Amino acid sequence: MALRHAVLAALLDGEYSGYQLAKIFDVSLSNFWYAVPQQLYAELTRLEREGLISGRQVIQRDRPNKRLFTVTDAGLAELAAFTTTPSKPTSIREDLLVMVQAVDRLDPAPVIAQLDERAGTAAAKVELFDRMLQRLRGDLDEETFLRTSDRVGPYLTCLRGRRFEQENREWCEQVAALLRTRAPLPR
Amino acid sequence: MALRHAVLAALLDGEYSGYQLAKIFDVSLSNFWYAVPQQLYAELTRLEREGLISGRQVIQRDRPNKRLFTVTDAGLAELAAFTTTPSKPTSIREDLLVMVQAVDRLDPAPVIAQLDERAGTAAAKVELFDRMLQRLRGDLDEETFLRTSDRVGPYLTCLRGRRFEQENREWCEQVAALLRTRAPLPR
DNA sequence: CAGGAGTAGTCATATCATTGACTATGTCCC
DNA sequence: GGGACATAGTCAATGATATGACTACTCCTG
Repeated sequence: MALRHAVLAALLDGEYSGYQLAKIFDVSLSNFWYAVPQQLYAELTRLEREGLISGRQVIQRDRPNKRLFTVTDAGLAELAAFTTTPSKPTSIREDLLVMVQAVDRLDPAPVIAQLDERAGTAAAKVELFDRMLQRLRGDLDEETFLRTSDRVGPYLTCLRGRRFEQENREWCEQVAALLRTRAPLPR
Repeated sequence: MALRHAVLAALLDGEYSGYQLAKIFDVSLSNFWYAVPQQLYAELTRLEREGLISGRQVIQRDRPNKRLFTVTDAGLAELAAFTTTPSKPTSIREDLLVMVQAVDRLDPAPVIAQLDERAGTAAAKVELFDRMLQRLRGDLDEETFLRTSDRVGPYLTCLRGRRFEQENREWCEQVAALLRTRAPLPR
């Protein structure tokens, strides 16, 4: 039930088409909520039918027409109601952790390889987040930005994503190093 | 497709019934893979049908009979194959982050309340993980344990869970503090 | 002795998410 | 001129997850 609220939250930053939203959910928002385009188009249809967003057709000459959506007052109210319903904590859901859980009884080599790879992608994501954070705060330093800006939500969630990936990277590196020193031979 | 591997990984530590597994998935393993009992019983049935685990009936006098499951060689091979298939990275999926993303346009008070609460539950989880880690390593200090034990998988995944909750807590506290200093009035 | 909590497991249903394929058109580059 | 890539969106099918209810027995506590 929270994809809809993620869509509403994303639309707070301006008018977007389903296609644009799909890209947002693929990069910045995927940080804490990922969705494939099909999900988004379906959700947009539902949201519009329920009057939480309103779309307007934009005719384009040299590319397909599109529909841009904005949040209605009812949509804002829905978001406000959402913030008052208790959110239950989630936890990590990672194949990689399942592998590490079982690693003592398996050949560690492929697990180490995956840890190395994941450490790399996590590092890349940290850099991506750093660039996004820099773009969001402009010339200001972080503290000033957070104190003075009137749009800090995206920055704060991005900070959380950065921390998560940083932790991910450090853990992967630590575990890979450990597994290398232990049991160089599979059993 | 990874619940099955999580079940197999959990069964590496000994014989368990569906009911016992449900408790494991509710506390320790929920760390990186949560599942409700219904899912587990269904998965156990499938796994046994496919020969990846084998169950044996245990007749009990003063409580319901149960079936204890162990991983077969085929199950171990399945886990080994699993470690060689590339795992795709996941990200956080939190209602709370959706709320923070939208907080600039909403009354921050309920969001702050939820952040406070989450900081509390995260802190409690950190303590829980600390106790679990201590139990796992016994008298040894962490470094010695990791160097010498032959069952470090659960310890390593638990470490990841601890880090995650610690980050969670710090982020919640930071954001709550920030939102309190800004805009004490809703708009 | 009633009520709650613990053990052990099952059924049905609804919603959510993932996968894969598919239609159009336009631009850019080799 | 062919192929890749970007824009914009849709359909169908399956797989995974969540929700709620239900049986049946025992132990413990007030």
